[in-house]
Amino acid sequence: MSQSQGRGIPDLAVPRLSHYYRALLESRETDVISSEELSRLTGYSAAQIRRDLASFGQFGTPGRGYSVLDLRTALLSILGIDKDWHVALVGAGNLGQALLGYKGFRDQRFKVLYAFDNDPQKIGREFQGVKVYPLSELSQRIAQNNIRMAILTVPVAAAQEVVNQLVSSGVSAILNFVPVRLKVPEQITVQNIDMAIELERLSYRTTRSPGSTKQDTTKQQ
Amino acid sequence: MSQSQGRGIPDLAVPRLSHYYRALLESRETDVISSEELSRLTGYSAAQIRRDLASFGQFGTPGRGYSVLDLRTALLSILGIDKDWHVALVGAGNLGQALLGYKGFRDQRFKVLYAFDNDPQKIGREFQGVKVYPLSELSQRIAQNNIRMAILTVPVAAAQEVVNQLVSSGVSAILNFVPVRLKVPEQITVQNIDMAIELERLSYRTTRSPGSTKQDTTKQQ
DNA sequence: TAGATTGTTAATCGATTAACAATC
DNA sequence: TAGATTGTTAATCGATTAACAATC
Repeated sequence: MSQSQGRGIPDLAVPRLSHYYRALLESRETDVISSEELSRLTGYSAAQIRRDLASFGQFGTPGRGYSVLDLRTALLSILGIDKDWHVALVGAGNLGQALLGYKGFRDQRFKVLYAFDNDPQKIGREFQGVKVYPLSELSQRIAQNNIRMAILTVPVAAAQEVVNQLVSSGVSAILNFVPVRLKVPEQITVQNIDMAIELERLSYRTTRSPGSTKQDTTKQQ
Repeated sequence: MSQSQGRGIPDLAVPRLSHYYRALLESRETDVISSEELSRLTGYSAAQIRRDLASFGQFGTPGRGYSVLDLRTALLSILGIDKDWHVALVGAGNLGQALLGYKGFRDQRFKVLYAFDNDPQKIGREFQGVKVYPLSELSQRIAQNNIRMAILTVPVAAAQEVVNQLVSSGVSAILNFVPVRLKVPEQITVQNIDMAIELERLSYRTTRSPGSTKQDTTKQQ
């Protein structure tokens, strides 16, 4: 149930790195940027930015700041998004179909190669250029195409069984939209997105606290 | 940039409460349940469960445990989901349409009354029983129907302008799927769901740490 | 009464912030 | 050299865990 990673790099820092990277995409690559400027762009404190970056290496120059280009490159590599990820999507329902077209994925190096579903109405069809295959072909296609990541948008009842298959086919990272606690071996990583729970969080904050709530800092901040 | 709520109730506890509530939905309402049992069902430690609950009041009986029915009722009310929320969805693209049919919302007391979009192709159509109206009608319809919550699935470029309108029409809670930092007055609460960033988080964990990652604890635990 | 389990206090752990010496 | 800004150390803050007295 630990959340951090071992060498003093909090798991909480990772989405911040993503935000730093995004901010750098809007800066000119020939520029040098200070932690103070990055702070203005992202909303995180300059101290936190320096600390986050320093925990991965030495990317700045005292007295000058950080080279935009160098820092971009470093963050790409730290985040592991400097190369393509092959992704499978399982569950081509409404949400699954919508995600197949999601620009936030497509703009990046996450390549959804296949969708899987058991509905005969969907098998063989293409959504946003991604073809739907039957679940029976899942293991084989995943293994053959070096797919290490999966997006899970199946019904609750099917989730665990699908995950078992994904894992035994070699998938090691799962973005799970199903509101259920998946059981996976230790070396497999799951990131849950539970939209109902996010709404409840809003409900809570709006119900209590007639004044004071801020934007959440955990994810996008 | 604070994350907590004032009286020692961490914002981080809120999604845990949601999980406790869900677990209780699967227990018989006539039963009494111990923190130990809830721990087994949810994966959170018994100590944390007792502490979380105790910070809201006294719901248990020493020596016995918690009445499932009473705790359910208490959590419903703490989370503010014991009454209907009127919700508007803005941006009826792929993702927006998918969310209109999302069971996780529908099962609960979040009622999406209207969708809004500027695309003439969509205006007047119905998705999952929810009708699409032009953005020009947003303020009026929100104000007239006591809508306090909104789901935002518009393109990046439109997001801030739409949010301004939402806020001035009386919306105080926004579930934001747009990968952008929204500027809102202090008393408005925004919860961001940034799917690309969640994928990057997986990428990070899979890239480094050849061994040790667990399921994330922040949201679904 | 004995056993169980809460609510709470104290101890630990971890993350963020502040301050500053090192360095360009 | 003087000014700027990093990387790092120490101080603070906050959240979780452990332990246990109170109580059913």
